Amino acid sequence: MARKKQYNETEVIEKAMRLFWRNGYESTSVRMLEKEMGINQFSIYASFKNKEGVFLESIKLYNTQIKAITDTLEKSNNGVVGIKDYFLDFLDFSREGAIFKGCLVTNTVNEINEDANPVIMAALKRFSLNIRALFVRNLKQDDQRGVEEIEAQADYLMNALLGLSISSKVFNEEQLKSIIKITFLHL
Amino acid sequence: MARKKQYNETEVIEKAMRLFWRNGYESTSVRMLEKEMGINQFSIYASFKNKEGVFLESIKLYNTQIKAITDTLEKSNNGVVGIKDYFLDFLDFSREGAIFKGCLVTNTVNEINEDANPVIMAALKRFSLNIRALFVRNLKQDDQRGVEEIEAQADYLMNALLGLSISSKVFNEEQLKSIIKITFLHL
DNA sequence: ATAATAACTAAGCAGTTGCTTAGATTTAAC
DNA sequence: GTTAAATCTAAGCAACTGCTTAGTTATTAT
Repeated sequence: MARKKQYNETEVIEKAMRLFWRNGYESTSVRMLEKEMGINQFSIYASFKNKEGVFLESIKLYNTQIKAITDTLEKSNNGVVGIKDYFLDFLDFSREGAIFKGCLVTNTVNEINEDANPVIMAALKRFSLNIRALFVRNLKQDDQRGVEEIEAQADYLMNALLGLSISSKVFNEEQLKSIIKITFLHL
Repeated sequence: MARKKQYNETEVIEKAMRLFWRNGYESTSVRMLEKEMGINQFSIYASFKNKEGVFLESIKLYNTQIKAITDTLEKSNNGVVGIKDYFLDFLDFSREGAIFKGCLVTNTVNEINEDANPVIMAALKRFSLNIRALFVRNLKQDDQRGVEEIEAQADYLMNALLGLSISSKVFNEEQLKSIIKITFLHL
C-alpha cells in the first residue's frame, strides 16, 4: 500500500528530549528539533502533531528513563535513607559528562507560563506529585512521625529537590553532595 | 533648546521590572514593555539602549528595593536567626497579592542561556554571591562552626532559597513557612 | 517669531517563530 | 505494471521577535 517511515519514533524522541533538557521548552525551536531529530518538519508534525506533542512525548520518555530510580525508591523499605538515595541517584541521572542538567520537569516548570501552556503544565505537575507521594510513603515507613509532620517534611524535601535542580547548574559535585547530606541531617 | 521627556525613567523601569518578574526575560517582548511602560519603543531604546539595558536597570531597581531586607540581614547580629528572618522577609517581598512571584534573579538565572546572555548572567551571579556572602557572615557570628562547615551550610541555605523561588509558585503560604521552619531546625 | 534641538509617533526592517501546503518519491497490494 | 496511499522535500505562510528610521511635534534660547 504505502511507504514506511524511515525513522524510529522512540529514537527521534530521545534526541528531542535531550535537546529540551539542555535548552528548555521555549528556546528549543522546531528548526533545532528538525536538525537534532534528523527528520523534516513535516515528519515531526505528522508523527507528533505539534511542538507541544513532541515535548509531551519527551516527558513520557523521561518518565520511563527515570523509572529505574523511582522504582528503587518505590521498592525501598528504609524510610528516609531511601529518599536520600533517590536524591543521590537523581544527581547521577542528571549528569551529562562533567555538567549537571537539572531535572527536565523542574527546568520547564520554572520556564513556561501556566496560562500559555496549561497542557504541559498539567503533565509537569502530575510528575511532581508522583515524586512527592513516594516521599510521603517512605516517610511513613519510619513510623515515628505524625501525619502533619510527614506532609511538612515531604514539602521540605520537595523544596530541596527543586533547589537542587537549579543548584546543580551552579555548584560543583562536592558541594551538591554536601547539600544533600545537610538536607537529611535532622530527618 | 528642546523638549522634555514626558516620562520618569525610574517610574517606567518599575513597571518593566514587574513585567520581567512575572513573565521572565525572554517571554517579555519589547511590545509588551512598550504597553506596560506606557512609552514608545523609540523612547525605550533612547533611554535604555536595548531590551538588555531595560532588564539591567530592572535588576538595579530590584536590588535597591530588596535592599531593605538585605540591610536588615547585614545589620543583624543574631547569626542563623537573622538568616531565617531574611527567608521570611523575602517571602513577603516576593508576594503580589495572593500569589508569590519568586525571586526575579533566580527566575531569570533558570530561564536564560549563559552563552546567549553573558552580560545578564554576570549581573545575576553577582547578585547571588552577595546573598551567599551575607549568609557566611551571619553563620560566623554564632562562632561554634569551622570554616568548612560554614561554607557547606551556606550552600545548603542557598539551595533552600533557590528551591523556595520555585516552591513559592507551587505551594501555599502555610506550606512555605513550614518549609522554612524545617530548613532551619538543625542549624 | 525664529531657529535649534530633543522627544515624539508610526511605519517598516530583516530574521525567527510554529505550522502548512504543493508536489515529488517511495512502497506495497492488486 | 498499474494504482493507491503514505512518506518525503522544500518552499512558503502569517505572526512575532528586537531594533531602526523617516518624519512630525513640542519646547526652549535667542
